[in-house]
Amino acid sequence: MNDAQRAAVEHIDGPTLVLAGAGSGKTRALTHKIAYLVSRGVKPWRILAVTFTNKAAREMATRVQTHLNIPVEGLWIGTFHGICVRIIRREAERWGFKRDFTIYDRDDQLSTIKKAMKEFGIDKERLNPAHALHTIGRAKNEFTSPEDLENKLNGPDAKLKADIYRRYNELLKKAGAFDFDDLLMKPVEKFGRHPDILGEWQRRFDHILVDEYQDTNHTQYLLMKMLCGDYGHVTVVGDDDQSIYSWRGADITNILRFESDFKDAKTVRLEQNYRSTGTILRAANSVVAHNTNRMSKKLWTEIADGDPVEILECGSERDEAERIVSSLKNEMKEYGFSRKDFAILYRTNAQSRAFEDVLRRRGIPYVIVGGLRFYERKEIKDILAYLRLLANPDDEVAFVRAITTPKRKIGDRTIERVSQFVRENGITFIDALNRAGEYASGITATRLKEFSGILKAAAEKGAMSGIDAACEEIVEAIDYKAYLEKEHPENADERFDNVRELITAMNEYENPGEDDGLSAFLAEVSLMSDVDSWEGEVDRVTLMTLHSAKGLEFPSVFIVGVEKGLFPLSRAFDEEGQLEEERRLFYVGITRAEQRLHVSYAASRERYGTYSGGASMFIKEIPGDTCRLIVPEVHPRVSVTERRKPIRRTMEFEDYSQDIPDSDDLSPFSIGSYVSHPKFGRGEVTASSSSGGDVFLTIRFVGGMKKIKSSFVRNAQE
DNA sequence: ACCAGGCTTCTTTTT
DNA sequence: GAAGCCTGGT
Repeated sequence: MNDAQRAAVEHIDGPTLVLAGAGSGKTRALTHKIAYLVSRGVKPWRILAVTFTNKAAREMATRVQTHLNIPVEGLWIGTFHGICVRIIRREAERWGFKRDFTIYDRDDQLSTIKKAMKEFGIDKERLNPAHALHTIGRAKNEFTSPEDLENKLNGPDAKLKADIYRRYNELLKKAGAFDFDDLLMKPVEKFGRHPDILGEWQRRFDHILVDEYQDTNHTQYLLMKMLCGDYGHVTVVGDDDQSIYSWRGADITNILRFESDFKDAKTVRLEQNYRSTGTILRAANSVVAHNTNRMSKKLWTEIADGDPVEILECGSERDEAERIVSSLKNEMKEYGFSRKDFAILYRTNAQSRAFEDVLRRRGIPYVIVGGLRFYERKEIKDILAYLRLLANPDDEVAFVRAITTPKRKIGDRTIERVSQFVRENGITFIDALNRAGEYASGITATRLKEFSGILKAAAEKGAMSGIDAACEEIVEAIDYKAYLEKEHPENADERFDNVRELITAMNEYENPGEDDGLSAFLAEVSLMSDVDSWEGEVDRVTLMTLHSAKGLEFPSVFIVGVEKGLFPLSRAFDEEGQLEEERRLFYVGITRAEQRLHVSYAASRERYGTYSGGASMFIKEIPGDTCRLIVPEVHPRVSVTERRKPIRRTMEFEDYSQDIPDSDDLSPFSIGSYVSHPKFGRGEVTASSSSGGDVFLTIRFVGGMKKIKSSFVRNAQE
């Protein structure tokens, strides 16, 4: 360890802020610190370590163990959400929650909010449910109650939104469900109301460590502060330049004001990078230097310069995929890289498609991380609905899904009647099904009882032979295989394989003991992210979003689709600060690369039925002396056949020709060219950007760097 | 209760 | 452009 790392590790008597640049060994420092604490006599179960993903948690636990060379029992390590689930389970009784609560994912949330809106008679023309959900989620991340939200918004819809928020919460409560944000918010709320219980937890932890602190939201911040109490034995590690989750409530001010928040905080900067070549690091530093809102920090490395960043101009999305796969294959030969050494990173999940096609056609094994998560697949959610209902018979969303999948001739009216019966009698959905005779007649009652029979049989199976047996029972009873073949003949087999995989996962699931197996399994599965199950050791090319790539590193990285409109996304220009966040995301991507970095863009890309493309403004922020532009011999633009294909109507034809972007229209002054200015003299263009229709150039004059409107300078010869 | 076909929404990123 | 949602017909 270097001096700075050592300082961060050994400061254990007060708050520590570790400002850790990309690749500066922060995970290493954190792991060492935990080990150090244990070696100094701190009991492992009195240490709480918060990581950003479950995978990181697992890795850290393993590394601490290897480091100490003894088993470390009882360490509290996990994501904020995971830790909160544990806390809620333990305090369920005293806080008035049921232990077998359900965790609602986005789909479940959406159907709940739609129900709430329907009750208020608001149609979705007036208020988009997704937007309402966003507002509520945001509020919960900022620890804002419906009442506070109403005051805060004070627009025409303030009352309406607050009402929906309130009702939405009631519906969750009735269903015995928490959404992701509740997992964080409820503990903070309850701790605030029960100082005695909070005291117990404060005394429980001697030291708290938080990784990726720049991406914590206000509610997480409050929780952390509460648990620290007055002792302030806390270590936070983060990098303001890598804050990329503001859209999900991450509050960068948490890290910016740590020093004023915690008295006598010791700040340690880790600025030596052990990951990337000098050139890549220089490119990264220059790019992020375009941001104004940041703490001062300058990364350096002892690693040699290495190869220039390759900037690849491509014709179309397809062309981009082809070229990149070719250059990837080429690099395997030339540098001796294997498949697992490569990552293809993109801004949006939809971009994976073209690469998938090409990789598959050329027979190169790959893995896509993200996009549709395993547990979000329809077939998995269908089966899980039954299990959720068993674990928590108040879960309305699960009830509706289970009873309608597969179709069993029970319609909306009947479902509404069951719900009403549940409400009126304060009973569970399962109880209501068993008493079907009291509100439904004849054939309908028989059908309802049939459904409840399936659940009962599964519950008995589960009690006897485990959750996987219960699951199997359900799949058989509803003849899910037949259902898949009928509904999805094109990929029924694949889907059924997923169901089998689910059963296997249940079979392998080891119940940590204190919890009921089924609800513990369901909770874990809900909090699982896609990187969690990504195995970097398998020899495959990895494809993922830039967001998912945070914290990872690869010998060779391709950042693709660095185009106008796509990265930065055009909507980043709408809101203050969003552009800088996109730039940080680019910075995160660049700093994933150890040896080779490639950045590519297409001159024209079909998106959303229309066309966009051309080099992103970010391309010009990569200094000329760190990169090499690779333009295809035959300028690709768009070939004739490609132009024809999407055209159906004459109208579109006319529009289309105008849509072809000029890939180098940002400025007549290219990076690296020389210009002269009447006052500052001759200088080299190092970057250009545009805002408000004007093009600004960053120019290196003899006297220093200046940012100047392009109309004030003229071309100069070298 | 279910289906077909038209219409709108969508792609930002995720625990 | 595709997927999902809604509507009106059966």
